[in-house]
Amino acid sequence: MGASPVRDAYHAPGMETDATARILAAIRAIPPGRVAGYGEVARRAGLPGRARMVARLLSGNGDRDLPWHRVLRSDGRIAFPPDSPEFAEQSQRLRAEGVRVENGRVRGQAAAATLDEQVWGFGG
DNA sequence: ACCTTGACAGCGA
DNA sequence: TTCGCTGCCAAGG
Repeated sequence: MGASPVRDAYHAPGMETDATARILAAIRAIPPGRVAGYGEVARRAGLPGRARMVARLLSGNGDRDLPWHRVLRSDGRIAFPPDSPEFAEQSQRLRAEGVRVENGRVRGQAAAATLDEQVWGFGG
């Protein structure tokens, strides 16, 4: 066996890096009807400051089971252009879960996800 | 090794 | 609230 299991796993070809795996886990941890910001997901994954890494990961996802639609910008807005098909799909998926989406923006959760949300919400 | 990109975040005006 | 700029970090050319 390798002297460093962690390092071996990290080097395994075709396998996601530890960071990637944790980001995916953080996204899957968002319950239906709830949303989270990219930066928030990164923090929950133990990767503060890596919001863009989360975005990059999602841009090349392909995993249909991943609740990507629950990930929004820190201001509660959908990250896709308003005229894009992805924007429409994300809005629809969120509404299907009871999330109120107005003009591409989610109110009462992400942006304002406030202290109560962070402390007593799904992450805690 | 350098420069550009990107489903971003935070802050000031 | 919207707009603009700066900071960040990983990936790709």
